[in-house]
Amino acid sequence: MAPDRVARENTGLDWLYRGVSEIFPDRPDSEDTSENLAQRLAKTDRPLRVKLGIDPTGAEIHVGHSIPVRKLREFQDAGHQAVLIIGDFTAQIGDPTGKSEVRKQLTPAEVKQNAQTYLEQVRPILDLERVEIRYNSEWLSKLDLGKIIELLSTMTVGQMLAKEGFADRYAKENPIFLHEFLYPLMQGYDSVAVQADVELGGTDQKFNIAVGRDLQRYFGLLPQFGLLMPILLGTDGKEKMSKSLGNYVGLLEEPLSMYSKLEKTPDNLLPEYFELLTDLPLETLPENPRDRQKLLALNIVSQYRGEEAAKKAQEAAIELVKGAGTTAADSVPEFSLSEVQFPAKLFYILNAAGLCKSGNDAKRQIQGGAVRLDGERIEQVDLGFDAPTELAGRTLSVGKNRFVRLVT
RNA sequence: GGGUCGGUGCCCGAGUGGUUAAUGGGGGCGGACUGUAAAUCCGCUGCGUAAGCUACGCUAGUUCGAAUCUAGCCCGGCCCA
Repeated sequence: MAPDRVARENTGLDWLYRGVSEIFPDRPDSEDTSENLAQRLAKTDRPLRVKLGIDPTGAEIHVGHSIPVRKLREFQDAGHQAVLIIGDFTAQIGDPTGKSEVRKQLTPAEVKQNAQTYLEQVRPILDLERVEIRYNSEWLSKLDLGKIIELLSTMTVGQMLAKEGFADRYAKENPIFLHEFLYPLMQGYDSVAVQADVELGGTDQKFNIAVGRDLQRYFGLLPQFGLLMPILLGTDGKEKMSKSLGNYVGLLEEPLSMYSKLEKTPDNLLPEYFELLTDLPLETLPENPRDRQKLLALNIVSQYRGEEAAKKAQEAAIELVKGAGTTAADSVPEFSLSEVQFPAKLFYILNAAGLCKSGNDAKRQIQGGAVRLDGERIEQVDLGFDAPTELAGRTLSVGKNRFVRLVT
C-alpha cells in the first residue's frame, strides 16, 4: 500500500530521498548531471532553481499540501533557490480537472489575498525570506495565439490522452474540454519562464512536469528534474486528503482539533504520515500504535503551533475523552450564548454553535445519543433552557470530536 | 449542423400520474464494542427553535393531483457530417 520509494544509502542525501516516490530522469549510476540529480547537486556551481507551483484558489490548505513545501524547505536548507509559482493565471481560467464543475473566476484581488493566506500558512515550514515568488500571469497573459498554437503543436492528442485522468474520462465517455489540454502546457511553460532545474509535485503531477521538460528542451533550455512525492491519504485512510471529502487536517486549525484528528490516524497510515509530515527518525518510533499516534499528533501540532500549544492540546484531548473537560477548558473553542435568543431549545443551540449541520440534524444527534452536556448524555430531544445562566461555563459536545464551551 | 440516448437527493442508481422527502447501494454522522483504531452490529442521513417551506436540469403547460404526461430551452454522451 505504501508507495514505492526511491531508496539510496550513504549518499549524504538522505534528506533528498526521504518521502520521495520518484525522481526523473533517474540514472543512479550515471555521472551525467542531466540525468542524475545527485550528481547535479554535487557538481553544480550555482544554487539550483527549485520550482513549486501552487493554486491560489482555496483559502485553507492542509498537511497534504505541506509535503512538497517541506521538501522545498529542505532544498533551501541545502542552499538552493526556492521558486514559488502562484498560478494566478491558471486560477482565473479555472481548472475543470475531474468534475466538470466550473470554478468561479477569481479577481486579481482575490488571487492576491489567497496567495497571501497561503504564504501565511506555509510560514512555519518555509523560509519566506529566501523564496522567489512569481505569478504566472506575468508570462502566460502575454502569450498570443501564435505562441499558443506553437505550444500546442509540440504535443499530439495521443500524448495528451495518455495522461491519467484524461484517459479515464475519455474511456468513461465523460466530457473533456479542449482548454484542459492547455493546462499541462501552461504549467510546463512556467518551467521555461523561470528556468527551473527541479520541479516538485505530487505523483499526479508527473505528466505536467514531464511536459515542462519537453518544453524546456523545445526552447533550448536544460530540462528540469521532476521530484514526485506521494499523494497523502486522508484521515479516513481511504481517499486522498481533501477538504471537500472532510478527511483533512488543516494548517490553520485549532491545536486541539488538529491534535484530535491526528491522534486517530489509522494504523496503516502511520508510517506514511511520519515519513512525509515529520522529520522524526523512522527507526526509533514507539512500538505501541497508540503511542505512535500520540507522538505523531504532538509532533505535527508542534510544527505549526509550537510545542507548548501542542502539549496543551494533548492534555485537553485526554480530559475531554474522560468526560467534561475542566482543566482543559481553555483549549476548547468557545461559543457565546449571546448569539442565542432565550428561551432556546438545545438543538437550536447545537446548530448555532456550529456543532451540527442544522437544527434538524441536531435533533437527530440527540436522538442518537450523541449529545452530552458536561459529559452527561442528553436524552430529551426537546430540552430547552430559559436563560443563558443555566448553560454558562458548561461544555457541550457532539460525538467524540466536537466540543464547545458555552460562555455568556 | 443532423440522428439518438440521457440529466433524480453528497455520489451511484431505482422509480414512470396519486398514502410517502422519493426503493437500494456507497459515503457521511452517531451509538455499542475497542486502542479515541480496524473489523463487526445497530440507528440516523432535506430546511425551518414553530406554523410551515423547498426538492427529481430550467421554464411554461395538461391534470383534483406530476419526478413521472406535453412544449420550448439549457447541458452532456454516442453515431453521422
